[in-house]
Amino acid sequence: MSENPYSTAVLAWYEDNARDLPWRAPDASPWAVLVSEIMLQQTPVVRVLPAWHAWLARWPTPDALAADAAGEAVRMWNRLGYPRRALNLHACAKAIVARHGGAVPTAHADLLALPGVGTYTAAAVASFAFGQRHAILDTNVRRVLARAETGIEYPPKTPAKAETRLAESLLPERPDVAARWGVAVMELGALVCTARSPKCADCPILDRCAWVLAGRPAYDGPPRRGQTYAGTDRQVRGRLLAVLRAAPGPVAKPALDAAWDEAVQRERALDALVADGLVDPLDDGQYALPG
DNA sequence: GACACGTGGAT
DNA sequence: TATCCAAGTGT
Repeated sequence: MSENPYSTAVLAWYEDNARDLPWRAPDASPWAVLVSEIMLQQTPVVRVLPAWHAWLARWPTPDALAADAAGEAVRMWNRLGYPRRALNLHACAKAIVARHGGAVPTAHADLLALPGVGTYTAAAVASFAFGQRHAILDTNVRRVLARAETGIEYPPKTPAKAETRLAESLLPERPDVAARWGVAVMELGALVCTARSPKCADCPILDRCAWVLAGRPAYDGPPRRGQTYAGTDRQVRGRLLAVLRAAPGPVAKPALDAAWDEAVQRERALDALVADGLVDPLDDGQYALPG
């Protein structure tokens, strides 16, 4: 069963410490898993939980969502962030109905072809929903491998080929074990091997961690620049979309103008929202969430 | 490959 | 208060 130096310890740790997340329940549908993965992109679990429950209560299947307007998805998305994910999920539902008879596809390539589904999400759904053998390489796993294998505190900003090869080399042979391994390493990164203040005392592979064995050297790579948010187009887009979400129907231009003082930036943000399909300019000059 | 893309809790 | 960070993707 120990197919890589860590698997036995990590799998045993997961057995005892895994969070009881609803999308991990045995009866969670592939659609429920896909919805969770899209929502979890760059978004903490605690904020996804209520949104996920509400979403699936309203749209328990791809057919249900595909039958509704895209704007309803954007409205339901509320303040989860990166609202184009709501559009992506709606487009996923449409594509799943059109191309796959309403069932979430099982093939990695078919998953990858869905809007908003990239390398990570396709692997995650194939693995977690369908028990297939795929390398899972999200921010948690990258951090665990950077520390345990490479001996550095943080992985490079953009994933390197070497990281993918490493993750694949550690993959257990049996698909069911590989799937379990993937979620277990992710959970280890989320709960123990955290970005700040890792709980090394609780780590099941502490005695094999290259970073710990090297004396936990401080990160010395290039500064990982954090993005300021106040005053950016992103903030303006958020303000504008919040006005649209709060309104029961189409909104007149002055209502949007009130959301941001600086006209040039406001118009640029609005144009971008329209270009992204998040806002629909009506013939009468009003604006609405997309039909 | 760098950058844009939301939001809010923790430190 | 400012910065960091959270199951990434598309361009």
